[in-house]
Amino acid sequence: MPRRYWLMKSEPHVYSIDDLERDGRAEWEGVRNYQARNFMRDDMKVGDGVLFYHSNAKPPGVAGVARVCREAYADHTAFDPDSDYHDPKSRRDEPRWLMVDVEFVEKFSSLVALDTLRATPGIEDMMVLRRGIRLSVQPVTRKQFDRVVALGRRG
DNA sequence: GCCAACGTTGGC
DNA sequence: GCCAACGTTGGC
Repeated sequence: MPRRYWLMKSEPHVYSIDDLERDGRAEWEGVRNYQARNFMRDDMKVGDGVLFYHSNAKPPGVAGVARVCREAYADHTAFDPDSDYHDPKSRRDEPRWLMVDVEFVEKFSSLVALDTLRATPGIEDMMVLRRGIRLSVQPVTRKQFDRVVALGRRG
């Protein structure tokens, strides 16, 4: 089974590639969308490659690479009434939301901006380029992954 | 800060 | 199980 590739969004003012570099690894907390959760639950494996995308940023774009280092388990922030991600419908005996852990791999020498992604031939099918798709966890192909990494290192 | 496009919720 | 209302996402 070949490893898979993903794009995961984070708002850099909440958690950035620099934070991940400092921490080494992180819990990917706060995913509250069923489709995104299902990707994590059903398809994400240790070793999968992750494009770390900065959303709600100026400019938005892929900032670096991470790797899945723990497969899906209960997102405990859902149980915490003080958390922004609290969801009373998720119970410890029946967790509704899951997270994975990711580890830092590299920060790009230059951010691959959304505009650059749009202008790059061969990756037109990336979900992040499709209008109206807001999924915070998206599959990408190996070709898309490799091309974005090449752009990021080129900087 | 705006707002279009979505996803979820809840009344019926 | 429909669908209007509401909340969220995320680029701009």
